[in-house]
Amino acid sequence: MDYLSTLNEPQYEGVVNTEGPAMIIAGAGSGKTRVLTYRIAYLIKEKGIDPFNILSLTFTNKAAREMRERIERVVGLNARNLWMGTFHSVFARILRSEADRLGYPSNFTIYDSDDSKSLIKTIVKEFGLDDKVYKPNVVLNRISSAKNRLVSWEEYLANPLYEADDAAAQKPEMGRIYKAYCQRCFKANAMDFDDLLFNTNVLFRDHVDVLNKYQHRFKYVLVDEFQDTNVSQYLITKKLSSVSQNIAVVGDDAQSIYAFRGANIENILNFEKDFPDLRVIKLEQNYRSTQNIVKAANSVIARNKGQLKKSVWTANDEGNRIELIKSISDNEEGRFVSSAIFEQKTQNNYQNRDFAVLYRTNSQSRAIEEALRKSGIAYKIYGGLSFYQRKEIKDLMAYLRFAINTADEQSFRRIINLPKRGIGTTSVEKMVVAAFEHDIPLWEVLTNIQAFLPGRAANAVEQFVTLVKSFQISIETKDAYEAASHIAKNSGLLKELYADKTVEGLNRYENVQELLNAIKEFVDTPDVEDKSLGAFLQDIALLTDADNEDPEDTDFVSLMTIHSSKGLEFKNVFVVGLEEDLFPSQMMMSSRADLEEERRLFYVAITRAQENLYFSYALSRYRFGRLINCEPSRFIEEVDPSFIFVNTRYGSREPQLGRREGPPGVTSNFARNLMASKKAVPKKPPQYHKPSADFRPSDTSNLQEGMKVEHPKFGFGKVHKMDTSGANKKAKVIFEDFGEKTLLLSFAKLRIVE
DNA sequence: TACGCCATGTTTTTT
DNA sequence: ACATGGCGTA
Repeated sequence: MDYLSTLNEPQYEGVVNTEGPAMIIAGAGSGKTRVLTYRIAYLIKEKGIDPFNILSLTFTNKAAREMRERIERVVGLNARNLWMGTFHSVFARILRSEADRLGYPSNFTIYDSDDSKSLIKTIVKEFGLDDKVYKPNVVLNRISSAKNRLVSWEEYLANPLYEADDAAAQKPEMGRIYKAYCQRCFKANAMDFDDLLFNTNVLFRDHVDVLNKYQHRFKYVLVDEFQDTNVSQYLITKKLSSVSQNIAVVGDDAQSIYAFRGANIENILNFEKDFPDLRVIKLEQNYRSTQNIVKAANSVIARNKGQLKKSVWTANDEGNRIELIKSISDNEEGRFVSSAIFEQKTQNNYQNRDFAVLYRTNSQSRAIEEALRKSGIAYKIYGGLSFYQRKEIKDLMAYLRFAINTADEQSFRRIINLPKRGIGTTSVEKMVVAAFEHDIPLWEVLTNIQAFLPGRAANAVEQFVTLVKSFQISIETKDAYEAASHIAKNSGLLKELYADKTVEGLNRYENVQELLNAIKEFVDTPDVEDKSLGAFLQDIALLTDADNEDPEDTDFVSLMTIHSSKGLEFKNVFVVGLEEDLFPSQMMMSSRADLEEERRLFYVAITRAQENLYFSYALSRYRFGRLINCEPSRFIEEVDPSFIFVNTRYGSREPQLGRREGPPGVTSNFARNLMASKKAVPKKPPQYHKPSADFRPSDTSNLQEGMKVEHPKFGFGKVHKMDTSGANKKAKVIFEDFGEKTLLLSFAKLRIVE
């Protein structure tokens, strides 16, 4: 019981009241993770609950892992059997074991957002739509938000409200794309991130026996970061605990920063309605930060209208004021940060790990990184381009994925001509289309290729099929590591990378080796029972970059976005890039007009700091390679000025727009002349034709000489000659403005005018 | 079909 | 600055 003696009163309440629904509203730094972990420990130790019956949901793998460690410290290895993980990973696991109920195989693939985007891109292309109007990002967001509100494509198409919405947004085909996207995913035996939640809802809705099973199993449900759950997630947890009523949610409405992902503060209000016996506990004492930091944070968040009543306070020392630094450029900002870190380290005995640099967008890491590297300070960048998003890794993963799930269209497209085997886009399209037209699996087309694609490419496809079949055999007979190395070697990927002796090529080769190492590690982990490649892929699909821990060298400065800093704390925190339009983000303001969420983000950034906090902004910054002028963020003025100390040591010079920093030396003159000479060659901007708004490509299979056509870029022209000699039909068209062009009919979008 | 040149767009955050 | 994609050429 000794671990309980360290708790204050509301924390204690939160730990020991394990029965019935509970909502713990926890201010920043009030020890919410501690309450959550002790609550679980209490359930196991004092209440004798089997860890097997406890489900604990978090938002990141990192948070889950940390919590498991902390619980193990109190209850020992007994915590092994806890169901603890992110929403996505826990329900992916459940979906795999119940997949047949939904008509999926249990080895379904999980599409990451890159896969989703490229699938959308091909659909848009196939529909003959303009991908400038139907941008993959925008379309995916729309689909994602529909799924997060549990609107299926059937409901979407049936509801005139969505139709009107899309028509107003000049995107009338959205419903059709949504439908095609879902059908393609299903046919590929794939689920995207949102499907994992959506389909869990479907599973529990349509299969009461399954729901009962898990309701019985999870007698206690705990949810961390409740303010960031979306409707889909909320309904799952609500259903699971509707029998036992033992649900505890922990969150802070002031730290809700994932509305763009469908997070819904209304969940907090709904929760009170759905569970009338709710016990509400407020944790308001902050143990993390100095008084100055807590008060400054309060002065910021007080500007938001829609917050729950809560007053965070601290008994800590007053502490230093927030230092505000203005720099002339992003590079100087980086230099300031690194010298301030250096000064603090030498004067006050801090280590690298006591510092974090937080920014709004990942791209801001570059300037900071450069400065830290120059001054020899160890650092680590979290997020950004993760290991698993690298091209070479995705390539090998695509081979592994395809061998296991031959319906996976995205992986297929990735590897069919990699390394080059003479199977071009045309052949790929034909194969995919054949699978759809005959309503058969893609694999069936591939194995009977002569029937669908007679000709030169067929041989290559047959070889590809033989290759994949041999991979499948090695996957069945060997463990994950041996199978993966076999595939890496025999696919020709390793060979191709090995041949590349550039620094980049070497790096990529090493990355592939690293992936293989990771697989080896997986195989060698004693806990893991299923050592097959399939098991590894399932394990890895939902893992992000947060996994790569370097145990030997742990003393580094942390660089990350504010989003990924949630839940963490550091003695010294730099919030950089406080410029209007960057933070608050222009994008966010114009698309969703949500200043309050940006402000909550600012609040999160401030409350990461324990002892010292720095704000920094630059008067000019590079964007798309161009220097732009910047205004200080409105957020700086929103902090009560009595908490701010303006540091005048830096930033006395004014920015020089349009040229790089530093005195114009030989190099920069040379560079400038080079630029000028390049500019001297006038680039004539091509005056492309603007296709009419209702431009739709026609079926060109019956195109005849003499027909008048419209091309989306070249405008109007007359078909001069048809060339049917080759494998691909071509048409020579004389355009009014561009002269004669030869167009491949399988590619070109042409509208037949008459 | 493969390769190289050039025009174009991109950056908000994450599972 | 950088990646992508279209188009022309071999």
